[in-house]
Amino acid sequence: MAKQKKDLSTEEKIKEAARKVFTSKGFAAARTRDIADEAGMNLALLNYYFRSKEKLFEMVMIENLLHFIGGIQTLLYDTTTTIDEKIDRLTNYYIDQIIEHPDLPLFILNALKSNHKFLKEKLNRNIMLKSHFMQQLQAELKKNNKKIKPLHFVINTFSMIIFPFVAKPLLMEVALSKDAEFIELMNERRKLIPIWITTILRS
Amino acid sequence: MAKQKKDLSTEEKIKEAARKVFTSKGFAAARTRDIADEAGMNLALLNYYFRSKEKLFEMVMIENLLHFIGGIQTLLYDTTTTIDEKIDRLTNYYIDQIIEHPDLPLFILNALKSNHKFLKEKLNRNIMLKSHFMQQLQAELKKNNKKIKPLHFVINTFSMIIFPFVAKPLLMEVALSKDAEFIELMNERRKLIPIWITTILRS
DNA sequence: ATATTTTTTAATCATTTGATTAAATTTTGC
DNA sequence: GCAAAATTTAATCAAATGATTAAAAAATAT
Repeated sequence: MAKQKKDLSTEEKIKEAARKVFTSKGFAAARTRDIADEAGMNLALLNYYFRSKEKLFEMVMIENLLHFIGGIQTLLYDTTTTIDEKIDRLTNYYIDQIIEHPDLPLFILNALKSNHKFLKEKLNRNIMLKSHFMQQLQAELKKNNKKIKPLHFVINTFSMIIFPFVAKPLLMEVALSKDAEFIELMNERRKLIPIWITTILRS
Repeated sequence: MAKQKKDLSTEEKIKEAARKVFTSKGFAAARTRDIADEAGMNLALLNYYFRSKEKLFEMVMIENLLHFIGGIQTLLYDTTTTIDEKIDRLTNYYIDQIIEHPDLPLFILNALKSNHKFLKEKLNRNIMLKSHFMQQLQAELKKNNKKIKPLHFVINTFSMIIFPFVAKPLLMEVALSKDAEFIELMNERRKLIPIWITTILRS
């Protein structure tokens, strides 16, 4: 049985090609032939290794999603960091990640919207609500006598980090001209977002 | 020449059906037959009134985009309102709009990303940069001795308004359970977002 | 070495899908 | 009313696309 080395070559090549094509074009616009070409191999191989376009997408989707939420878990459950440190690390971590994988956020938002069943199982509602970060938020709000749901601040943080990336094509049309300007803007936000979040949390 | 009444019935029905199908499924996933069915008419009619799927999409896209940015123009160029009033109106206006057309933001973000040529022409970079709102932001930042680009605050405002909507499927999985909860959350944000924005602008 | 299993390819299917055509029906101008 | 123009329909096309098949090639075990 030649079962060991394929994991490292052909199957892996297909997965990489599929990730690239699906993530940049989405499920419907992606052609299985695009993926085969991208992987530099025969179309039939895709159906040999994965059973169908759907299965292939499912695999890419799950890996993308786990990659995306995987980063949060470690950060938000760290009981040794202050709330300010968590916001700071979260901001820098995600700006790093999305600069490296710029298509990921829109891909995930689209996939979640189109409701591919298997996704729901991968998402655990406790991951957010039961996190140490959420407890710290709650405590901080109580201390400051604020009657605002802590969830708002989680939303605000992710909004300010992620939205500029998904709205990048719009920003490039109405306000920026070069790619470097956008990166510069996001690098400014690394420092600004933590300040803004902690300010509205306490003021 | 029977050219007048079609504007009010058949063509309009096709446009409405196309808007509905394209906006909810995107270009690639939408079938021209879906649109014909949705409009309750023969497929050939679509190609009689519009020349192709692309042309039909182009039309929907332009109307969606103009509708979306149309609202800004009036608000941001109003020289009779203060900066605080503008933020307040902008927030309420867009939360109203997106509650009414929940698929619009993701549709527009996707369309802009996939770079349908004709879109660029519709976007005027002055609309944002030369607006009265931008001037007021600039003045306010100068008054407070802040060296931050005013664009950051425009991004923050739109981020906090729009992002929760596009991330709604995720929110529903990890933090909320009923649709009403989401609406409640967004209604809370109507008051909160203006406070947050003005706070970080001045603190 | 050779038989067996695994991997890869080329050719082809069946379906879907955007588009067209030619004829039927309806509307309009006179 | 009727001829011309506009609208609508049914039938069909051609290309694209996801998937399969059968055979070839390569790898592996004994």
